[in-house]
Amino acid sequence: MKLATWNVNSLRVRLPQLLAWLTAHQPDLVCLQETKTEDANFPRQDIEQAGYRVCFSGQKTYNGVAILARAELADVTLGIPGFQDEQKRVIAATCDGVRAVCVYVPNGESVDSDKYQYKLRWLGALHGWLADELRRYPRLTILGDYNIAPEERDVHDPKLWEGKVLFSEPERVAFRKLLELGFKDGFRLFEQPEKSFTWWDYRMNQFKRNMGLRIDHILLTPELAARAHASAIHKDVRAQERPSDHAPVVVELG
DNA sequence: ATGGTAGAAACTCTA
Repeated sequence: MKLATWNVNSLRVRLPQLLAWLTAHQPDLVCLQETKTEDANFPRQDIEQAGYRVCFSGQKTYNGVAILARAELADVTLGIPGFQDEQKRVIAATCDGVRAVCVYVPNGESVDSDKYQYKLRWLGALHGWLADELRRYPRLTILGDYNIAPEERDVHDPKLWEGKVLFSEPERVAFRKLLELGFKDGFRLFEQPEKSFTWWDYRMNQFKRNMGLRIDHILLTPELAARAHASAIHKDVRAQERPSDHAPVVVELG
């Protein structure tokens, strides 16, 4: 079972790239973030014609998440239960015995911003919810754009990024606390090239210079981690014409 | 210290 996550930064713009990528790699389950699409405008037909079921939770202009899967999607839930949030950032579904949670963690803007406080509160709510979900689902995976680079090796220039949003200590602590619930970082289960990143700012040729961060992750419960046999970042997708600023991340389970 | 780019929407906000 091939699992993937990709922040598409507008599903409308990226739809041709998404369809080509689905055809090329045949993932079984794909989580999308920043669809920036109201549900009424979601390109359901194009995706179903490509052989995927779909569930989604979107809004105009900002945010928006979706799950695509070759098999049936059951027990779809939206948002973090008990956490009031206008922003469409979470959708979860069960597929082939695997519970998948698609997350688009708030960016936070900067550490002195109200949005950063919202990000930390949001991560606290996610932690509380996942602690419960773990009791219900031994085969649980959390895929998405976490907007957090967990370690120094996940940042092209850790000195430059020290204390900055996406790499500040409170966010990294919040990420570690998710791992401490019992999750494994799917990408790091296997040997990987140095300077592996999933996001590069559009500005200043940062992709060409590989000035990126690894902020998109696939977390796995131990039972799923034991089934994993490969992981990769599809960096070539970020090199295409008119790309998203994120590359897809893939984990393959047996 | 600033601004660089992209997307959506609408002359600005978010990332």
